[in-house]
Amino acid sequence: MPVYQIHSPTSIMSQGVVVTASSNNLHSPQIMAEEATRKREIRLLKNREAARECRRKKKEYVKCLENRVAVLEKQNKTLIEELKALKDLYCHKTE
DNA sequence: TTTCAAACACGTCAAGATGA
DNA sequence: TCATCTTGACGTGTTTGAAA
Repeated sequence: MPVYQIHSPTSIMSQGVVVTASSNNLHSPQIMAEEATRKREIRLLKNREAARECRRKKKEYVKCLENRVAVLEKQNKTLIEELKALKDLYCHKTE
């Protein structure tokens, strides 16, 4: 009979079964399948969190760009006004 | 109030980038 | 070279706002 030891999980990542089976059962098809399933679940969980973080960063980046656009548009408007004022001043001087 | 399209959020997969 | 991370693409479910 295989001897399994189930450790209480310390985190969501370490969820699963820790196997301390005797060496002739370490590579049994069932153990291998369980290990593969566990690895897949961990990978999916990590990727789920990575995708969330990636989206959060992308949203933040887009917000930064939008802020920058707003600032530059304001600057552009101010410069256009300034140029207009200078042109007016120049025209009146040459009259 | 109901219907429906558009926008949004999420989970998954796959491919490329990166570090050990 | 391998394991892990990052991110674009896709499919699916949910939310939202306008039109009937």
